[in-house]
Amino acid sequence: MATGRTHRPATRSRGIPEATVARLPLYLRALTALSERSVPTVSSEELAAAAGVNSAKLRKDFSYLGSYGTRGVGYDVEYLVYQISRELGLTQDWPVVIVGIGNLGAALANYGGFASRGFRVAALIDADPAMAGRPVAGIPVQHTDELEHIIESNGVSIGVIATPAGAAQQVCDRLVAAGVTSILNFAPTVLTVPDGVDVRKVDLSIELQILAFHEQRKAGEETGQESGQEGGTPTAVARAASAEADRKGPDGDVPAVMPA
Amino acid sequence: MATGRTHRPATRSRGIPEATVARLPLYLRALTALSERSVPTVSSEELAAAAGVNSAKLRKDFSYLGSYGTRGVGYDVEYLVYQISRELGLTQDWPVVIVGIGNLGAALANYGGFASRGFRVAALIDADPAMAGRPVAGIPVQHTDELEHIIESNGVSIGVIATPAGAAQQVCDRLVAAGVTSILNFAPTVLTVPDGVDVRKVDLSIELQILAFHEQRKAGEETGQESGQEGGTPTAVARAASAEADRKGPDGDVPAVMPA
DNA sequence: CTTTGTGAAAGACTTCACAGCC
DNA sequence: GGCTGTGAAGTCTTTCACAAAG
Repeated sequence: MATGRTHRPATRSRGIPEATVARLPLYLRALTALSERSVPTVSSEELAAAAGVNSAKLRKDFSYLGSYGTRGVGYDVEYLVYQISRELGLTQDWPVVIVGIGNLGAALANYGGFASRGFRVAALIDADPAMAGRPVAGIPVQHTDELEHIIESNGVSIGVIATPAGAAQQVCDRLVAAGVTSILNFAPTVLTVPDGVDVRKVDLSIELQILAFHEQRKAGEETGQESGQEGGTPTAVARAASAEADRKGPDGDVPAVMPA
Repeated sequence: MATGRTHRPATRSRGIPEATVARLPLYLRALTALSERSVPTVSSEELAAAAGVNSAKLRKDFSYLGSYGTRGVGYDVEYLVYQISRELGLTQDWPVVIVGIGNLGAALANYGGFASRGFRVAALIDADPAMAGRPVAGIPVQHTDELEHIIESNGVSIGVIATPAGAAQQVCDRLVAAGVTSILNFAPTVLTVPDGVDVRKVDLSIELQILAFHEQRKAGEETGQESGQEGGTPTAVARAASAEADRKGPDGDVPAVMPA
């Protein structure tokens, strides 16, 4: 989905399905909670419930990692935590840079879950000279001019983009040129990257629209109305269609959360 | 994925695949940009490129909505904007409440894309009495005690949870009890909701872990090493495993962005 | 008797490739 | 000639259901 292409032609087997990879962090979180409560083992049924998936799926997922369970008993919590952590690459340190320290960037910098699990905020970068030097979450913000230098001297391979949409592609290009190969994009834009670079996006607006779709569907079902061709409300649509234009300032973008 | 269940047993046809629904907002964004530039028509090829998908997929997606294109020509931009907006339910106003006005909640409240496209921030809610009355993004924060009242009097059906993980389920329960049927969850927890309620989650930590997985894989490939059973670094893992425990304060949760 | 691990079946999504219409 | 719309093929994902292991 967000993964440009997994890798070259065909790597030797051991291919864990993308859908499974996306669930491993979920299992890991549930397992960590169990570990804290010193629970020694879990059944696929219990763990699945804690992670919000069904047990067959969980067992199939784990089968791609190997046979780490014991029939009739379940899985050893500590051991599974270890195996999943290793599989996800969390046994090493990942220095991360956050570019765009607006409301959202600051929120991300303060995010506790960031620091845990091997992710370390190596630097905060912003284009606003007024921000430079000011500490956010205890880390001094650095100017965009330093970007390449920071990436290279810290060996950063993961970058988080929290800039306005208008600046995202440009920032992305610089990150990639400097050596970043994985990007988490919060700006509402499609980023173009060369092969070999992974991009994942988080887009509030898209999530809300998906919810609205289902919400509308529920409402229609309730009153028994088929959402066929009822003519709609053109006026309302016209408003929606021009909404984007409205928030666009003279030079293309108005800051805000992701924006700004 | 995040959708508990789409609906009852089987609604009368017209079922747009979930994967397609998830891409409609993407197309809509690209189309809106074209509309602003007064581009009258687009081919599936051009629009697909702008949305970052391939053209066959886009055509198939549009085919679920109906036949809105013209062979040999392409799609009428304005008309498509209208049709997609209507399909997504963006022709009506969706009052939204944001619960948990920490760093992240404030960032969301300030998000411009929120206000556009029919979403309107009806209220900001926080459990901290000190926050009450203070305006964020021009909207005064209200205390959690008001939650039910706010939901009911504003007819809110979409709620955004940006509280610490520890408070999320409780807030969720109250939102649902008060009538909310769609939830966007930023807290790193699995929410349990009754049938008929949709939950979508946005989880920074999970996205980073997925990136780390691919990043690790790239590194291994590069040096030609098979990531088989190299023993790993148990020490590092032990650290990662207990990370969650470390950030947990005396009373269960420390504020920050999502966590807090 | 319990619970895993997994072939096989079912289902969802994507891509191909081309007939059909402009 | 150009481009959409779509069956059919291909791929990925989930679910079933049960043999095998403890």
